[in-house]
Amino acid sequence: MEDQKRMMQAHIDPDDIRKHPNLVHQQQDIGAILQRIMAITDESLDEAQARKHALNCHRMKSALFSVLCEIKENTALSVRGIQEEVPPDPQLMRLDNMLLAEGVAGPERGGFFAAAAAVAAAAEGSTDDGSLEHADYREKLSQIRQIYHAELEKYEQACNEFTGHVMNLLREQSRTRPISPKEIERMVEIIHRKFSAILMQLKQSTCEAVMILRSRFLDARRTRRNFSKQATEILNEYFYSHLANPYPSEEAKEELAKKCCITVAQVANWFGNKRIRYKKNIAKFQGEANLYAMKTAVDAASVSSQSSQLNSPATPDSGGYPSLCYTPDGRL
DNA sequence: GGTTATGATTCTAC
DNA sequence: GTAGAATCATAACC
Repeated sequence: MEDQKRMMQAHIDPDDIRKHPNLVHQQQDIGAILQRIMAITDESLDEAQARKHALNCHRMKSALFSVLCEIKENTALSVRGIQEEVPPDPQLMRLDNMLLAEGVAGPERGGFFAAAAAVAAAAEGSTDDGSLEHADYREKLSQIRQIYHAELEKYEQACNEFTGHVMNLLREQSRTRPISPKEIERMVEIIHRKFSAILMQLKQSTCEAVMILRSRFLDARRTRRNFSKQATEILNEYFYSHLANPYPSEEAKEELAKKCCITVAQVANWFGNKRIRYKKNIAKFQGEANLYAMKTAVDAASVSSQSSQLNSPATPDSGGYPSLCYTPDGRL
């Protein structure tokens, strides 16, 4: 009767007992060991240590361990497992992408040189100064890259060291309490997650450093260069010859950009500024307007006269400008 | 060194 | 998305 009760408690199939008579005795042993474990907390430290030692040396220890490990697996760990399916952090992904694009993370080529090309583009129009800034930017970016990789190495080393330490500790502890390999694996995951927060901070501060560097070197306001005289003349000619509607089409902007050796965006900026400044102070620009209107008229006249009077006397070498007198505000 | 000119950016309205 | 307006930052000039 007592045996049956114990069997029920231990969920043992009676058929198994008939087949394996030793099983009943083994279950009795396990039951006794479990009871002793439960009683350990009520004992003094010395008594508990002695009992712990006795349990460690018990012949059933390994079997008991596997049972306890299985129980743990089926209860607490299985519950945790459901919650641990965490999707990749979008913030970390963004930082990774940025560091890759900037050439700080990943292979040195690609992003790094793309960024350098961006600097070169920003310094468009400038010569010596631009290349100097370009080199300076590359050097600074390279420094950031070096620091990032050094820190990353330190981080990985620290992470591996700590993980190894914890794993050893758990393995050591697994001699006295049931710790399954899966549990150790999960602990390693937890440690990696904690360390990834530090990694996130490293990536965040690296991104900030790159952004500051970029703003310092790529902010066009800091590296502003006036357009060449020729470029300004071309733009002004177009503006004043289309004064009724100074809004160049995309094609016209592209052509002007090509002629002036500037970007389409710069052409758009120039026209934006010109329109607003002209409108604000028409009187101030009147002279300029007359000058370019005259120039356009003379150019048109010279083209038509060249085509119709190829043998006519040569005009003075004044770049096609008429020798007319202007008032200070540009009027004839 | 102060002032003006100028190219670029940002914000707002459409 | 584009234009207008305000503003910033630097170049150029005196």
